[in-house]
Amino acid sequence: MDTKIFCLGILSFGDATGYEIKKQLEGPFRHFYDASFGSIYPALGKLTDAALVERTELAQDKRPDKKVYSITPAGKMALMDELAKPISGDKVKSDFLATIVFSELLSPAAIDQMIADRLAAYDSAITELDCEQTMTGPGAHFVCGFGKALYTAARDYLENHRHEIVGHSLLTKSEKVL
Amino acid sequence: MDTKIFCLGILSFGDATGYEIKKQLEGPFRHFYDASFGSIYPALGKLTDAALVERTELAQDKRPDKKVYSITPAGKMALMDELAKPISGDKVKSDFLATIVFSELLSPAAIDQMIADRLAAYDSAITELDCEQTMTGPGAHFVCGFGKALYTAARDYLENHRHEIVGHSLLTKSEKVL
DNA sequence: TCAGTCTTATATTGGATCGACATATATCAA
DNA sequence: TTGATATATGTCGATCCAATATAAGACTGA
Repeated sequence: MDTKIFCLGILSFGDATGYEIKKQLEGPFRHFYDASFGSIYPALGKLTDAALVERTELAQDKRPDKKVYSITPAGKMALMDELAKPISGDKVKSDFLATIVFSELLSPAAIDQMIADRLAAYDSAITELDCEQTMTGPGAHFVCGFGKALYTAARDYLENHRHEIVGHSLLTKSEKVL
Repeated sequence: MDTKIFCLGILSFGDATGYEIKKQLEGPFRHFYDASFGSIYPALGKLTDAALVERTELAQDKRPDKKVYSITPAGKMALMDELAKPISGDKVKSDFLATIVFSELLSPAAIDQMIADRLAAYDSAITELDCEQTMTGPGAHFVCGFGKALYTAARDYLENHRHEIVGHSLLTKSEKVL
């Protein structure tokens, strides 16, 4: 799903500006989807060119002008077509797990710090995703619970298996590796 | 962690060609990290220019020529410096969860199919990650177990909460939404 | 009060990256 | 014999991220 389709999806819930679409992605959703201004604004431009959304310029008092986008009937059809297609697998890029694979090159203290940081990050993510009540729509509700379950499982696994990655540092065995 | 650092990490385990680095990313690791030829080959070129790796051309019988890369002492230092830096959070892009958020626009049959596909994908991922024995190094061992725990939690949550997302289709309430 | 930061809002740019394709040869199966 | 798979390197267009630019009001603490 590229940024164009994602924007169409957000606009299917109601009109929004590019800025507001980006705001949505700073809440709990950012844990499973993200997009930057550098992809949102061009996407909205292309959608407008293709008549899948309509742009209404709105001059505001004491605020920069807004450009409010609304989905068109053609846009809703394009969105539904796209959603019905087979879904590609999740794309994950975890610097944490990659670092663990290479963790023999880290000092035991650095590994401990990394694990502590990660456990704290899981805790704050779990807290942030504890938001099923405030989310609008059954889909968003499900997604928050799903995220919470995953982060909880990750937290538990890391706590119970952290001993497997400490104590293997090559740096403890010889001071110089080079 | 960009592709250059990732390649340095793989090369810290031993010499490899670009093709072999890519091969590593088609096994269990692809679930948490990926890179294409379009980023691996340019990365190896830049690493060579920076003298962080060395290239040895190897003519082969009945096979295309190989370019075997080895990490240099400077490369190992650069890798260790990079690994010691604070780790950025995982980047996840889940078309599945995004589609669930927009699932009111899908037919109940399409939602059921999507869930069935996803459960099957989790099962095959869990099977593929059941490889702690064959993996070299404690880091890789940990990562496989971690992945298995996460996919198992995802599978369980989806099975136990799938009812929350079916039965909310707007298409069942009125045949035409447009 | 006044500098500094935050928020709203749009947009661009450079570099990184993906996915698809191109090229070449060899093997193996239908 | 036709097509698929494997080895091996590489390029190209489109996309995308992170950072930066611009601009103006609101808040905040010294």
